[in-house]
Amino acid sequence: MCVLPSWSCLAEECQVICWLWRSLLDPCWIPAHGPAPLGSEGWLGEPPPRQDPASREAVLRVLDAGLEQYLALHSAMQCIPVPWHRKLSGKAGIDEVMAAAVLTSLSTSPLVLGHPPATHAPEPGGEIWKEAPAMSSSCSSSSNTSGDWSWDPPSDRSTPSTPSPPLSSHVPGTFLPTPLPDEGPDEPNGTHFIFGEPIPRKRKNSTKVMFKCLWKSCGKVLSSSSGMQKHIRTVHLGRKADPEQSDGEEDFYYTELDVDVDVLTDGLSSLTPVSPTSSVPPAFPGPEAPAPPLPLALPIPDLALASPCSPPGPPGRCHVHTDHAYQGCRTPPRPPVSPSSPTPPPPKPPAVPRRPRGDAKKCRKVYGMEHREMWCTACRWKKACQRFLD
DNA sequence: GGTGCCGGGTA
DNA sequence: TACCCGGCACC
Repeated sequence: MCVLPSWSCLAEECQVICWLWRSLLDPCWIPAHGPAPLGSEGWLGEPPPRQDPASREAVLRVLDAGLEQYLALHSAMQCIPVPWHRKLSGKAGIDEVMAAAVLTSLSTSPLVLGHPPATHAPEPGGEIWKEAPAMSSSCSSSSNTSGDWSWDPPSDRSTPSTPSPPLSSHVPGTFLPTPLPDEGPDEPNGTHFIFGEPIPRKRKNSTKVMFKCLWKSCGKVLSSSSGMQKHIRTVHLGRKADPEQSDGEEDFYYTELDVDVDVLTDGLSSLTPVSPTSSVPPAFPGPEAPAPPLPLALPIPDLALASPCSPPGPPGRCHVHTDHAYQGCRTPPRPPVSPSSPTPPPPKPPAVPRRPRGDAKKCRKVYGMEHREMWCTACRWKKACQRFLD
């Protein structure tokens, strides 16, 4: 409950906005009741004090207006992954000062915060935001305790800073996302807007290519092909993460998704925030949205021991159970890639060599056409004989 | 030409 | 998914 991702917008003004938007998005955050439910969950340090109850609509209006001003004044300033203290130590431009003033006035709005601005408006010393640098060293940091919005099990969180788009293209309420952990430094453009603006404001080129694991009961969605390959390699194939040890097989087990970020964010914004204790991220309302929330972490305890041919796995793997499993090692399924996909199509799977004809007599030869009912199913279907294997 | 079976269609 | 078949490669 009441948890939003720790947006990593590191400009102090943005942090204020984050607070404000958080209060909008968090059903518990503009309470007429009790203390802040999130006071200790690590959101940029101390939470702002409670304020008088205000309607969401009113707050929304104020915020929207304020953000418009903010963006107008502050278009040159970007939400860059500069640590908070560095940001403060630098010379703030006039835009920043004005933006800060706007935000300050915003934050002091009786509708928004019933608290003196000094409490959470930026301060030169950054004392209020002492904890900010911990997460500000990287916009990609998931150091929040307010819920892991990434799609991976906790792994290497030392993802380097990710350049951010300019604020001018940065829609209010859309904060720097938490990049997917699998996204390595080789993917500097991996920007994923996991949370969107509450106000409908369309963006251009909002399609984001994601990569979805096709492994049975996995469905993991990552933003980078390399990350997905690593995922498949390590988790499903039980191999080492070293890409040099890859034979390209993992290419078969993921597909690309064109995710409309607007749809995505709109969908997410309507979600109830997840509990900080929940390790399950919210469902990813991509093009395959009707599907239930994807299990993003495989429940297989010892994947390293899993044989590549062991279930669960995608169909087509080397696993012949019955007489009907005549297809043996077929080429794994590969859903069609959208022609609009900006990424080049993955390499074609190697052509399956036609199996050499064995010397063994098959059902047709053994039983003859007149006893076709005695053939194995595969032979009857003109498939590779399963009774008389070579 | 007979055989095996891949790829694709249909219900 | 089960079933069927066109068509191709191999013998």
